[in-house]
Amino acid sequence: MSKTKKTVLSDDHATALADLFRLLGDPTRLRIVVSCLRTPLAVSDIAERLDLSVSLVSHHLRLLRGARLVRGERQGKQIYYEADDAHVRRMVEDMVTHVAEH
Amino acid sequence: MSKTKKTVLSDDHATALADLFRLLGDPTRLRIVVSCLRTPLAVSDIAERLDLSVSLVSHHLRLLRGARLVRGERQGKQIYYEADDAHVRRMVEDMVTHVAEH
DNA sequence: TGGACATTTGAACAACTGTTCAAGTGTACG
DNA sequence: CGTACACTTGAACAGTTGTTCAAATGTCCA
Repeated sequence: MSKTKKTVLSDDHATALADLFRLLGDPTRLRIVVSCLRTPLAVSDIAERLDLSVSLVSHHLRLLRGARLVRGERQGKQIYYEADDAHVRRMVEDMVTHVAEH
Repeated sequence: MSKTKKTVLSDDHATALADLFRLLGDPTRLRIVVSCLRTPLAVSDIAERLDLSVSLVSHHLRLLRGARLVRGERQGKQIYYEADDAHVRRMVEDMVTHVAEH
């Protein structure tokens, strides 16, 4: 443990963190994440809610899945997506409410 | 106040928030922000610390300034940059430590 | 099986972004 | 003044990214 919090980023951590930020840095993708933050939602539901093509939503979900920001679970014909863990959920919610307050 | 926290993003808020995320979504830019998170740093100092050209750092700082993520103050020939407010500082620090713990 | 529904995938395209290099401002000091 | 230092700016380029469309995969049920 260092006595002074240095907040220095290793290159690896910098790129890892930047990857996260970049994924949330697209309005469409961000809205997709937020839309399934509290309740699991099927792909077509997300598409309808946000007025996007199913294909586009799926493309974005693949990226979000790759970064473990969301997780999908098949239920019959549909696949329900939700924020991957409590941490992601809180992290995004914090940022959202922060901007909302501003 | 709504009884149930809906966490629904208006389009405006979505784009505003996404803009923030996107700016932090580049490794170089993220390292620049982090480097002047606690202590004001001159452009050339940042460049040297991170092994980047002064020009590149300046370009990134312009974007960060535009989003009020950092603020610069002239002191003689040099301009010292630092995170714009306590909120930005805490927000970025939270994310950094979060990824560091993972 | 066959057809309807839900989602994924790949190719293709325009639009955007990070970086470099050279030239431009601004400030201090002899 | 003129030179040196600190920073900014603009043009240009390669590489990346979001979106669309059409075709493919997967799942259920009559």
